[in-house]
Amino acid sequence: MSGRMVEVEAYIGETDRACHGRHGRTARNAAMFGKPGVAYVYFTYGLHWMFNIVTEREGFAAAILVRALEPVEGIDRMERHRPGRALSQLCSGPAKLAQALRIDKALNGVDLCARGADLWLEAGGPLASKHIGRGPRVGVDFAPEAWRAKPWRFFVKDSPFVSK
DNA sequence: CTCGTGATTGACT
DNA sequence: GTCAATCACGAGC
Repeated sequence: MSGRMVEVEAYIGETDRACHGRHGRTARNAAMFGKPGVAYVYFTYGLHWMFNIVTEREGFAAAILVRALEPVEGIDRMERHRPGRALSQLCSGPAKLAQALRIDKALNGVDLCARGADLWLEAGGPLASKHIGRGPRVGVDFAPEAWRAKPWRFFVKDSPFVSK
């Protein structure tokens, strides 16, 4: 299965009060403090898995949350994992895409740049900046205003596959 | 709008 | 060690 990333959010360092790294290194967020190019997958709200890509140097807690994909390959399998959903709703949210691609804790810590991994990244095509939208991150109302307001959500304008 | 759902966590003893 | 609150969401009304 594969998809084109059409929506992401940045979580940047221990000073970012919306970032899981804000309380320092813990067992859950350890992958965030590790090498870049690695998956950070965590469980939340009692039922949802979230897929992040670790960025920045080792020891600096930063990652990109992948919030939506445009389904490309293996759409029939994704539909089996999320029965009864329209194509545009298959991967239009962080927990939806994890369910569609069967991403869970087994993929936490995998090297997304390695050949032969169970999950990996490939280069996409070019995207002109005029097609890129940005705005505040979603679901971070718990963070202080200064951090809630950071325009660190990026998405493909006019894509029907983004989360909203 | 409301509610499910349970691992993780910081605040305690 | 214990404990209750919290939470980078989604589905259904």
